[in-house]
Amino acid sequence: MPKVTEQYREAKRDEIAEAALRCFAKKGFGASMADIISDTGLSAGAIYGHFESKHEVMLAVSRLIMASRIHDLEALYALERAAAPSEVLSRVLTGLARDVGDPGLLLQVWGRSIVETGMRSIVWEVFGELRNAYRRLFAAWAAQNRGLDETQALEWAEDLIPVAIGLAQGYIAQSALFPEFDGPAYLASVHELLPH
Amino acid sequence: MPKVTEQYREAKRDEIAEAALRCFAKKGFGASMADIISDTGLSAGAIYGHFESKHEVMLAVSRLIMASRIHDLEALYALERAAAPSEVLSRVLTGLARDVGDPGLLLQVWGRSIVETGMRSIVWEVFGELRNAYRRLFAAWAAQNRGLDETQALEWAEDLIPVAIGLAQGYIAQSALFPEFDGPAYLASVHELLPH
DNA sequence: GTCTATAGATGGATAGAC
DNA sequence: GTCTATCCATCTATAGAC
Repeated sequence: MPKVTEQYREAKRDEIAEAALRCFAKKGFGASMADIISDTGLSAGAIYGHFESKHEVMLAVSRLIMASRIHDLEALYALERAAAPSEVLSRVLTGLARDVGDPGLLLQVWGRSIVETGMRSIVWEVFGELRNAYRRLFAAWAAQNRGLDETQALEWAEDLIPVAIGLAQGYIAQSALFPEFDGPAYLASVHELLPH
Repeated sequence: MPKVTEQYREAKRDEIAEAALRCFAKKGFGASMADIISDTGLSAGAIYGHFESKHEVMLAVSRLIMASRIHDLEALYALERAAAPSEVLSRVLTGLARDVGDPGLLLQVWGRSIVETGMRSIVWEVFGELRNAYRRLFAAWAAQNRGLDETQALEWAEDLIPVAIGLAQGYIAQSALFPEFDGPAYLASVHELLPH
């Protein structure tokens, strides 16, 4: 089992997934395999050598774009000074455009997860991890800046998580839906609203 | 041109649209015409006698569920005492479950509007009206409770609109995505955050 | 207006050569 | 592993009888 082959397979998979991401961003998950095949420059046979089905491609792409947010949050946790909730959101959301490219794809994933169990599992899993990351960050800040003990801080964080996620989802939805959306202004309002 | 016929046509259109709504809620816009036909108990020929295409059915359903929110907001404006922003959101969002039934359908519409111009027009139009409704409501409250003149009140309202919409979108997304979502708790947090 | 039956087109997936 | 060619299921929309 030669090592090069294994790396090659993985690289091809990534290559296909990235082409699929471009197609899905442009046409939604309704994009055809022909679209993806055309974008990769490969052929049908080549694609199906790396993915069992279109469904598998969709799941791979969804995992790709949803997971990227978690790394940003974990990087924030590594800082010495705990970041305020408003700062956390600001970092996550400004990083979004850089990593995901098209926020509209996230709307596709959310919509699809309503009607398909495979996609739903991914969404639940990633949001579960996001909640954990937010909880640690918010609790750390509350402990440092509001003199709460660990239990109180975690409780305080827990209450804040849904609206924090909600504000993030609102940012994503509006940046995808409205070309005139003013991201910085939204973040300024979030800064006023959330603890800082 | 007999009046009964005109009423009949409209009733049939509504009947079909409501069946389509159920199908789209369950299977997304990927639901087939056969699904809708089966749900109505009618036949293909009957459907196409009332709608030119599946696309037209999708647009009708989308208008239906998006427009319902506006009535709630206008009802609020009719009250004597101006409602606080947090109260406005609370009313709109609790009314949502009652009127729309399945919030997941809204995620479908948002996602679809990314890739299709017809759907996008509807979304832009409805959100435009929602913004107008929010602006009037927020400005009225700011004028009454913060002693701002009309220009200042409108400016204050304008700044608040995106995050208010964002919080509403977050509520919709989370109630559609997470079965364990706690709506009242979310609204309580919103009450803390927004002016009241 | 509504039905049945079907045309016409699309798209996911595979077979078999290389 | 990759290519070309193609099968076959699916789905939208229509034709024509009633």
